[in-house]
Amino acid sequence: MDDDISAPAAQPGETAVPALRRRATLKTVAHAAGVSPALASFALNGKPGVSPEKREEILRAARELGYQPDTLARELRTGKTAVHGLIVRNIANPYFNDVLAGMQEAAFEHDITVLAMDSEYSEDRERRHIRHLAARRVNSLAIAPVGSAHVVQEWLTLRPGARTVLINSSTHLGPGIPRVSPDGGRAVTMAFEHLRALGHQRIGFLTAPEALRSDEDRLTRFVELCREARAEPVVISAELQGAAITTAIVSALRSRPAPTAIITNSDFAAHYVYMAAHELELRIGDDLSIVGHDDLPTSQLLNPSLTTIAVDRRRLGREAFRRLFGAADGDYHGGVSLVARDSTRPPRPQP
Amino acid sequence: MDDDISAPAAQPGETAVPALRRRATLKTVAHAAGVSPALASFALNGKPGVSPEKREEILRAARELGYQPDTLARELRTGKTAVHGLIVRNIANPYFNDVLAGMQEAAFEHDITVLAMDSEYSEDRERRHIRHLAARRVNSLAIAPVGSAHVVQEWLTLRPGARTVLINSSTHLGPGIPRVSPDGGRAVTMAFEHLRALGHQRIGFLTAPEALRSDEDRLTRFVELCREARAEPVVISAELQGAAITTAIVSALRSRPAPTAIITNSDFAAHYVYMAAHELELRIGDDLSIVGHDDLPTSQLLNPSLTTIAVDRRRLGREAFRRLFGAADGDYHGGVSLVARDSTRPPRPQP
DNA sequence: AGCCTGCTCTAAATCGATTTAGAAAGAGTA
DNA sequence: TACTCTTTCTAAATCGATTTAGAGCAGGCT
Repeated sequence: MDDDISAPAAQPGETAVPALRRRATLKTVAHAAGVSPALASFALNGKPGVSPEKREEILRAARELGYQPDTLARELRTGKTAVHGLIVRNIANPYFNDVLAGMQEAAFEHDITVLAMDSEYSEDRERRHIRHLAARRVNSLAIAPVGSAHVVQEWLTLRPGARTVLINSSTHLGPGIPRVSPDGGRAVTMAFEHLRALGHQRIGFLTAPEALRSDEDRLTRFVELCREARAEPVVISAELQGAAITTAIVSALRSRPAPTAIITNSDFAAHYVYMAAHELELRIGDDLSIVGHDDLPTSQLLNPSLTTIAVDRRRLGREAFRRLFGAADGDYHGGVSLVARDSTRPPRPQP
Repeated sequence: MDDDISAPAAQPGETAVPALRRRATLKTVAHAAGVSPALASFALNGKPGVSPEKREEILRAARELGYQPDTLARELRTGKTAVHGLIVRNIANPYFNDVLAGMQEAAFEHDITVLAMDSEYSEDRERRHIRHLAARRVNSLAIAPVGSAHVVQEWLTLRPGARTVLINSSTHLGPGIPRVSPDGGRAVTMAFEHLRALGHQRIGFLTAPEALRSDEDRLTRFVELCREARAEPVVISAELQGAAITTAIVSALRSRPAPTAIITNSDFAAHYVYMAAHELELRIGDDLSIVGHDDLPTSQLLNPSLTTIAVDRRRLGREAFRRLFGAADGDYHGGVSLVARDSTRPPRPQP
């Protein structure tokens, strides 16, 4: 099996190719500059103890040979990786997309690679991703864990001392593990008060089933708000994927008395509520009010436009990065604001 | 040099900490099984030439110690990486999101990690990503290149022999570099014929400016179709990001005679046309017809719902993977189909 | 002279795996 | 007995970097 990529090894039938030299290594550079690899390493890493002439010479050689250090070898030796992991629950959700983009943006400035992975709401996949990262000696991980973050515990065992950040999770794992998320309590409160001000009495809250739930805090706050307002909390639990979610919403909307408004934890999930409403021929706004969360770009284009809680998602990504990088610590709770649009209106007078 | 690894070696000043053992290495395993590291390697990799007893012994030791091979070391030694790179033009576009998801899904089955990166329509970032990947010895890359894929040439030089796949690019780089994309010619034709059947005469086509354009083939086909239909092609070029795109669309819609319909290359871009139309107080459907491309989940929820070309994006991701993995070769042109909705209607009779 | 200090520089070890070359032991054959 | 094969195993080299320990030398000081 010939897979030595760097070897010139002109294939018999091949046309004359410009001799593709082997990739330059530190040894090559050192040799070209007439010094030892050790000195070359010092010079290239800006370490002291190298005479100006030699330093000059070495840098020149490196430039001429197009030397690029081998990341693998460096990481193996130093034990430090220039890679940050990011595991999200659903990469198809534009929310996480923007978080990734923000993180990538910040990482780029520091020449760090972000390894993005999708657990698709499965702890199993989460576990495999974590093992993968550990085997790669990644020692910084931002994760939006499924449920109550069991798998993160495994990660902490696998790579003790690794920097870890929880994204959009209500699980608290200790002071060393900061959490980055929008201010969930505020978000629920704003949504709730907005709906109450419009006159809604019976309000639903859409969330994941308990095992997969990662927004316990919001749910708690919601129930609390309902109690204060002497309203009955309608909790709709559904796997936030595929057909399950539509079915659950449809059945909640069919129950009597039906909620006149629903609060969701993402615009993405709100889309499903739209679909369910279409299915039942309910008019959104008039028959059923909906509040989303995230303010995705498409939300204002929906029919009707979606009332939602705006969040700076890229900022979340950047903040996650800063904590992994060691440029910040402690929790970060991003500010939120309500964007009132046409999906929320006063409820129709009940007969 | 103390290399008796199994010894807990309680440091003198250390408090009684639950002995955090070093991660098991091959050497540890070999030592525990009473064999050389070489034999342990053979056994663990299922190579022949190991007696059944020793093999059993080694596997048991590995299991008990929770041995996980170090990916970095393995990759350094063998020169083969279990990583596939993916560079997209805009990871915020749900389109690429799904491509990534599809690729990740397929990769997962083969225990391969996908390194996803976002070039944000910048060749500069593209170049940096490519160098990063090369430094990591990644030898499989799927890329949705910016413009005419100049940077991919550098990649091919940096890692000659690497498997490379172009995603959604009209550039042809040779037989060894397969392309994976929806059938662009068919897509444009379907959109065009749909609009013509409705009675549209003056049709616009939204595309990136020449330097960033990666859908030359579709544009060509569009111009061809116009010529055949004796209609004037209205080409709207704009950077497909931020404010630039809205401005360009607004000015195109203000020109006289204005196009009565616009074909876009993505639903994502169609969103911007919606915004521009709102700005000009044009009613989509009645005053301006729009055909998107991709059929994102939100497209049917827009106001009005978006007529678009449906594409199986996850499939594209899987096909890209298969080519990187060596399970398939040659170009793949995904099937497309028109989904007629409310954003396309007959043009209003011109006064 | 003798000794210490500081500056450059190099040899060699190291990270953790794979792989090559060959050693050791036993079986079969002439 | 001597020789050739097999089979099973190990020592050592290797991938490409970083890092430690220390060599060599010039200059300053007693």
